[in-house]
Amino acid sequence: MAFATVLIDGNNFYASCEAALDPALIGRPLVVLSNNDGCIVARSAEARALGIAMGVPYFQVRRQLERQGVVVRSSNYALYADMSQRLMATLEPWVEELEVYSIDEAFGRLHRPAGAGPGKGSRGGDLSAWGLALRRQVRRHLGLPVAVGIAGSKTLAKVANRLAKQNPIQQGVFDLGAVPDPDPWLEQVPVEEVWGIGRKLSRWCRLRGVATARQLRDLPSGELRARCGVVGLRLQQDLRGHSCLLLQSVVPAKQETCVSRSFSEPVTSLAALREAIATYLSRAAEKLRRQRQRTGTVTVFVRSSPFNGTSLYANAATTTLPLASNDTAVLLAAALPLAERLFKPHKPLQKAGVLLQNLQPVEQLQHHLLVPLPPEQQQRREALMATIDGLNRRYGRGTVQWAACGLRPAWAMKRERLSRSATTRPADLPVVWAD
DNA sequence: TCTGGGGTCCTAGGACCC
DNA sequence: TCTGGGGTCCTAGGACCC
Repeated sequence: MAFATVLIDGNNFYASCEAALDPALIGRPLVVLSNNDGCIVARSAEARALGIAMGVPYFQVRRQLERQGVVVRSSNYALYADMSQRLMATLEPWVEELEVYSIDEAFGRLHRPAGAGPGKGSRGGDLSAWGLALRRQVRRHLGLPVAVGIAGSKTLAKVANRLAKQNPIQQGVFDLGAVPDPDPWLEQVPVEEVWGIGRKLSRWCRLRGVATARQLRDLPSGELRARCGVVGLRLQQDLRGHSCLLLQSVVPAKQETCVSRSFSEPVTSLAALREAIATYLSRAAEKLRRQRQRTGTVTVFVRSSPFNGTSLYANAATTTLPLASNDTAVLLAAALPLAERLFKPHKPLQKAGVLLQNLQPVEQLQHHLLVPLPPEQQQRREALMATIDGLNRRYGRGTVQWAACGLRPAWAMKRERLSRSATTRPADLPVVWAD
């Protein structure tokens, strides 16, 4: 029984989400910025055609974008996360198993029908028509363009997805498992675009004379093993069509949870740093409770700007809790002294964060000598947290918050070009018609 | 003036144990 | 002068992903 692996992802996802909720943007050059309106993290096809690069700092190209009439948006994660959920729900019935891999992409597994016949034709039934139908449905339901790559393994499905986007003739769908000979296609894919080959490894590949996905596939395994260990071997096997990276349709429990942000302006006082850490920590604790986990250690880290020429100050401090917890008050009591330890009066900070590690499921019994709270009180604490989370979910983040987080702090994230939360806030619902 | 955030996995090396 | 071998656990750091 033959299976195919498919990779479906949103084209220019953030930019496409913006356009889906604001049709006036369709066909216009559009870019989306990272937090604090820092860098360009998504571009519409039209913006890409203007030669606007990915990842450039906004302030460097701002004038140019104005001249070119490019629409600029701050990231609206509430919108993208909601559109992502709708996308995944739409994909679900189309495959036998679905792995949600990131906010804008998912792997799927499905049956590959038998090929048209024996002989040197295709190696299996062509799934392109299936891909085109899926693509139409997503477009109709969500107004989002997606690309569909189909092959015999995850790494090859990634390659196929690239080829689908790269060659307009494919109309956004490519089945690498149905072509008579994949080699000329793999030859088209530069080695740095192979999934798992990053900056360091692609430099090594190039020096070795390996320039394409096909050459990487055919490199002697021993060499790859020596340079990249088992990770490289698995990647190569996958590229050869021997599926090594399995589909993970069950979401594994998180091993760590982190909340960190750059400040909109340098933080130079301990009071401001404490507010920031309290804010990040209460978000992290909220995540923990949603994941039904507790944390065993709390780490706070800070860093000055790496860009202003002065020497970098970067530091971190960690506390191990006597008893794992997800109670914001308990975690605040652990984290705030760490912030104090890290603060240096003459080191303006550009970024800080909270990292929670040694996570355990709340169901897990805790073996401990110290019982900090009687069970009855413990239950009241848990009920309090659940109430706070419920209020913030229902009425919006920050409806109820700890005083330690501060009110309208100066360091808070800058998002000057935010679109409406058109799918998650009643007040922001788009109006389709009006009298 | 202005430069993102949140993860995972693997490996090497040190501490420690018998 | 000369000082084993094998195992586990933990951590830091590097590489990658979107």
